Amino acid sequence: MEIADRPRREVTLADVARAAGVSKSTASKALRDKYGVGADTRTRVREVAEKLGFRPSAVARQLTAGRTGTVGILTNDLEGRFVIPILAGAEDALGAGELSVILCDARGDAIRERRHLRTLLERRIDGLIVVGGARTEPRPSLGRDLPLPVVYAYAPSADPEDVSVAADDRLGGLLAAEHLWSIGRRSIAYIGGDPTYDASRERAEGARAALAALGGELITAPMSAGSWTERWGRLATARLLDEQPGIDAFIAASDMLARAALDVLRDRRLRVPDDVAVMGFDNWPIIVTNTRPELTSVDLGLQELGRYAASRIFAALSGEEVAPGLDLRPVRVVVRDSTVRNDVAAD
Amino acid sequence: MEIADRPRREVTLADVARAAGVSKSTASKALRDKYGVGADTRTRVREVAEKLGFRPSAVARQLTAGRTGTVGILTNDLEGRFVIPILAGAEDALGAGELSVILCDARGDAIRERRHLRTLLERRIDGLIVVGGARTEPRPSLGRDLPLPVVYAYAPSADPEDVSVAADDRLGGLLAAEHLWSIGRRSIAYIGGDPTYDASRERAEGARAALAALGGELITAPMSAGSWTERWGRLATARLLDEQPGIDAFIAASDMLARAALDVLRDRRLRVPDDVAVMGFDNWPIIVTNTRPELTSVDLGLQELGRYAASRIFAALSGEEVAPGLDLRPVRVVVRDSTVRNDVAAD
DNA sequence: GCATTCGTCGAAACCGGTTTCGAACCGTTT
DNA sequence: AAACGGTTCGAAACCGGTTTCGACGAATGC
Repeated sequence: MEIADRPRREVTLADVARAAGVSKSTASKALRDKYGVGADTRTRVREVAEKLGFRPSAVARQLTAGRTGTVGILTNDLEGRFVIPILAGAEDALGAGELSVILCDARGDAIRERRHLRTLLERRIDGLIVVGGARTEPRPSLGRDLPLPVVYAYAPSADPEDVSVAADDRLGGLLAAEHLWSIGRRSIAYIGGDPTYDASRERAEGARAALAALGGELITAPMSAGSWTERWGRLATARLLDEQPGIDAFIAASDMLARAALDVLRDRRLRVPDDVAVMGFDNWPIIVTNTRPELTSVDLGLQELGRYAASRIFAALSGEEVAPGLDLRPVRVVVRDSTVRNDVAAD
Repeated sequence: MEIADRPRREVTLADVARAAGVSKSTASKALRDKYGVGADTRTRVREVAEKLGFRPSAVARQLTAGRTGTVGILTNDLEGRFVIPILAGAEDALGAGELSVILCDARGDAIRERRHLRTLLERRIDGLIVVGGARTEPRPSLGRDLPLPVVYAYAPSADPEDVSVAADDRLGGLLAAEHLWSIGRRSIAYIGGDPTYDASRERAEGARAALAALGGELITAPMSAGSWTERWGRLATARLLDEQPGIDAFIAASDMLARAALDVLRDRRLRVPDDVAVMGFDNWPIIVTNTRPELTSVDLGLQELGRYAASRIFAALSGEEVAPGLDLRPVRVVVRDSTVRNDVAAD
């Protein structure tokens, strides 16, 4: 029962060495461009390796190198909405192809998370990025005595001794409020998400602080209720419009909530951005480019976050002291038609 | 410059053996529950291993085993919308923890794809799942002479000699039409996506066939234009409503298109589902549970697809003949309020 | 001409496990 | 007492690379 007409065995370094008439050690040096091999033998070995289709086994190399060139990503992000950009960023941190990422989705199950963690450790990954986000933040620490560098990304660890990197939500709220103020809005309301999330509170805090500095005030609904669903977004928008007359701008804690606000405004025949400006958080392409009008949003820089997280890991591996605690990364406002009209055609 | 107070070196099998006063071979057998070790030595070795925190190196094991317990997933799915459920399914195929997945996102770049492929082969992954979808389908083959089992998932390979698994789009269209027919709709229109996608055409074909069998006919817009954006969805819906009076149901080729249809219907003060029923494709949680009303949709069974793809790989690895070609997997309709009213509260 | 240096190369050890095979030891049978 | 079967264990080879170190020949210096 063999797999038909496939080479029974991979080509090994010993095969190359034999075919080239040199020893394993010489072949190894020749291929890795090490000092100490003659130019002619080097080219000969190279040619033979090419002809034989030699693909060096990373597994064997890892055994001596001590490094695997692999980082693990442990997540509960079922949607993959946060984790994929972070993964892309981590790949970029080292040149592509230098680093592989093992992605483990614990799906909110603690047992599965432990099992994944064990497997990752046995595979001798060089570092671990923990991407929180699906549940309440911050996420519980995996513990301090792990034998590798661990970085918590997106949602910080509950343990301040851990290394965490996250988007600066407060700055996001601040920039959002400043943007709306700069286009002349003076009656700005905030639509929060699930109030147990730090992100929702921080974004409000940032906006509030920015407006206070400018001489304004942030209009908020009571924060006791709230969730990340559009249903809640519609409810909150309607309530704010009813109770606070004269609102001319909304900051929503997510793009989906902003979309809900747009829907309610449309139902009420209020024009966006003329009567009311709307902006969201996440800059999630699938949402922001599909709404009417397209949605101004705070981009959390997730790819940059992934790149930064990976760079923290490499720093720790090369012996640098990586300061524990939460490292907040900048965000930016992406302006679209829902705050500043710029389009030619509307539908 | 060492990382402070972390064990300089992982505990190795030799350490355990020495501490337990046995040889490496005995320790290995004791830990792996192999026949040929005394009961007392076995428990002693186990206890020592536990005390020392021994974690066997998967890298070393892979070297002799020839298997890595790793599959690669190569994708262009920037959103992670398809690939995450498929990844979860693949993990399920073998018990969790038995299998690790290296996820590589080529981001639509052919060079990056080649580089990722090379890295994956060097890492001696046991099999490869190629998840297409972001671009035009089917996707080009990676070639026939790869030294491992390859399965194309979601978007099939262009080469019929490759093994492909995909959701049965035609069946989806068929089931959708039957569902709408069963609730009394007789004037059913189809909103297609990008017409260069097989998926969009197949779904229409299935619906057309089902209606033909029932004595009906599928109303379609000219298929020359079209895309997966909501803008297109709104345009197509409006055009169909204008040109074809009496439409009482829409099948949209994606949930986002369906959402666009819902928006247009709401603008026109048409009630859903009373006046017009709407359903989509993908059963994408973030959409279907957030629309007004919640959206009936065809679930493509992506997780099952991932599980199936992985099982094909294991079958090939264990020597079974895996038939090449396209293997279509069943889909199912998930009924919500946009076709059959079931809710208590509306907003 | 001999000692020294340099560049090239190969034997062998090593990484951390698994597996094979033979030695040692036990108790039982004849 | 010798032969025998069965169990327990360890030495050594092995997987596929990398690295160290010593051997060797050629070129250089005196």
